[in-house]
Amino acid sequence: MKSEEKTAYLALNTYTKLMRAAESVTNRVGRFMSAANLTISQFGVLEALHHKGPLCQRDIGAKILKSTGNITLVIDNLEKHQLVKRERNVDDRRYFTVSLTQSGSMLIARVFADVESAIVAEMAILSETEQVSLGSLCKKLGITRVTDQAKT
Amino acid sequence: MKSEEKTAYLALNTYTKLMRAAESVTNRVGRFMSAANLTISQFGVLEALHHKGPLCQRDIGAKILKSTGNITLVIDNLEKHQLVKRERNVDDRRYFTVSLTQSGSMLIARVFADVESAIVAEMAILSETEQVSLGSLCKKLGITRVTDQAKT
DNA sequence: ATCATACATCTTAATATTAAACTATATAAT
DNA sequence: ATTATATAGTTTAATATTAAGATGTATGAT
Repeated sequence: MKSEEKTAYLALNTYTKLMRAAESVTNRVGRFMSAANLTISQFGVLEALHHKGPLCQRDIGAKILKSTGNITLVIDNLEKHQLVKRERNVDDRRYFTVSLTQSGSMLIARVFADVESAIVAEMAILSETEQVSLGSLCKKLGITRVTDQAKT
Repeated sequence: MKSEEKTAYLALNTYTKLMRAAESVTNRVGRFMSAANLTISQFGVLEALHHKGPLCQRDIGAKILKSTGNITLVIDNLEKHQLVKRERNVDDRRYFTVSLTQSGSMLIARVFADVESAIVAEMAILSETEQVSLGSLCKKLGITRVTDQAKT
């Protein structure tokens, strides 16, 4: 095998394993969200509000890396289930301030705890040293590259 | 900080980096699919047919880890664009054999080459040793666990 | 004050995704 | 042969996702 072929083979192989790991872990952790009838995005929104307090939709979108159109819909659905509420900002009427309702707050506290233990359980397959090593390798791949589209 | 807290902190941190790396790489590589007007799933189907030859829908679903209902739709859309064709199996009429059309075949050959170089470019951020290390750590997380649902 | 520009959100159209129910076909047990 | 069961694929309903365009609001330049 030529040297470029070996390079390509290793790269594809590593890529596949990375994707499978992410997918696999997401699936297992995601069950605790499904069990509470939450989608991953809904969980993401609730978790952002849980940890940062009330936010406008744009900030929520920036946090969970989704488009504003999508956030509108996800918040619509959370609002239907009375887990969050929208309040028009008085100073700047373009904004909505989105915040957790009491039942939303109680739900995310419980589900977040479950998800957190699921993540800890997943990672327990790796030693501390291995986790640190995985984290630093992933960090190199995760950084924003020149080729990335500008995010406002 | 107590020991369990440190464990949880490390686990959550590693999890986040893993997810961001996967998402980040997927986004950048995915641009070459978008450029050819293919979604990730459509690319997955075409790639499976490209490398394995004609397959029935169930096997395609197993390969790209999607539900049969989803495959029906993705193949519908690929068929509309005349990139694949369905043929009812004569021996067992429950099956369709899905295969690439000539234009589908030409398209996937070109796009796969682009995607492959994009992946190689992504991974070039890591040394060979680092890629091997990342691969083996990811492999541990990617394996099917007892908690996984049975996949027929 | 008026106008241009920027910004937050919403809407629409197209595609994806799953779960669950359903149809058609095949096979195994009796 | 009849019946039960398994399997491949489709359909439906609900949610997600983006891109692109529309609406309403704010702000800076003149």
